[in-house]
Amino acid sequence: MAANTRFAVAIHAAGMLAFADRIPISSDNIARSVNTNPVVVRRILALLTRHGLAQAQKGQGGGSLLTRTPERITLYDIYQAIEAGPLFQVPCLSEQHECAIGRNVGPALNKILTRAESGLLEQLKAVTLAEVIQKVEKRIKRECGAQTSPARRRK
Amino acid sequence: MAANTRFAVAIHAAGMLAFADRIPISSDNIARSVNTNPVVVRRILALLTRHGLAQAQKGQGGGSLLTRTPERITLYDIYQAIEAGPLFQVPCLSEQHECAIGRNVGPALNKILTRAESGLLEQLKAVTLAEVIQKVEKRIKRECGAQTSPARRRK
DNA sequence: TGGTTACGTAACAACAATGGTTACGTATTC
DNA sequence: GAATACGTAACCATTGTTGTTACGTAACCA
Repeated sequence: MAANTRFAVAIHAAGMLAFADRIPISSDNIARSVNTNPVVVRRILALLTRHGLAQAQKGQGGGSLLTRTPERITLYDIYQAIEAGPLFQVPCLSEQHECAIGRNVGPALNKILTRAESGLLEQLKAVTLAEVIQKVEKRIKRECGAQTSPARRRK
Repeated sequence: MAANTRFAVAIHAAGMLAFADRIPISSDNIARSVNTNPVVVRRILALLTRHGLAQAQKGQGGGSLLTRTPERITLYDIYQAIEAGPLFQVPCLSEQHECAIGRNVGPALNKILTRAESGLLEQLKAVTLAEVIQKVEKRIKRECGAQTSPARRRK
């Protein structure tokens, strides 16, 4: 692993919580599923908790729960909890910059890039956690089918 | 400066080339406008050149030119030239992973995240470089007006 | 021809973000 | 009281970005 996997891990974790449906899942459990370290998962779950998407219980049988039904959580909610700043940043120039273009590109670009980013956010708002786990469930069913019945596609 | 400013710098640079309209602009010139180092600009211009958006001329009076009119260059073209991989990455799990969810979340998420990213790309495709410099030009004109006439808004 | 300009890159330092790991205090359950 | 699990801090390794210096090469000009 190396890159921007935090968002994917967060969705994965939230998905598992949704799957479990009200029984707490430990960070250890999730970490094994994502194939990473429990602390990495806890760091991400802590963000979800801080943003009111999840809550944690300590002690034996403890773990994390979602605070809402997966139908009422969108990928946008998770994204906001995980990612801090704007996607793109405009280099900051003083307003007394000598170059007229340099002075004025910044604000104009900011507007444009913000709009572009909102294109992403709209897509994220359109997908609920419930839809994500539905897709995963379908995949699991297909996987089981593939094991018992003769392969249909793919070679 | 610190973060993801490469895309903004690339748009800024391409915008200046578009402004100049067929007369070459040096990396030094652009660097002064963006308030950064010429090498940083050359690195980014080299990417634009490699992707066929710009071309460079050495020697005195040299610099970079756009290869197309700004009406035929979108922010998507620039984005593709600058940013390499996908925005989000899904942690790679083996297909023999013990957890059924772990095995199947990856592919499902990949699809979903790719679609989300395409929301961003669509927005970028919708904006041409010509539109960007139009906005900047408007700002410059407004700036001049603000200097000569009494301030209207803002305090 | 020689000097100047400007690109294209390599090399290196500084810095931030991410991921992996160990460790520890605290709360909860049995 | 022992075991479990969270929430964090601390540290290291890795990676990506920015800023710089430096150097080879190409083009232009006098």
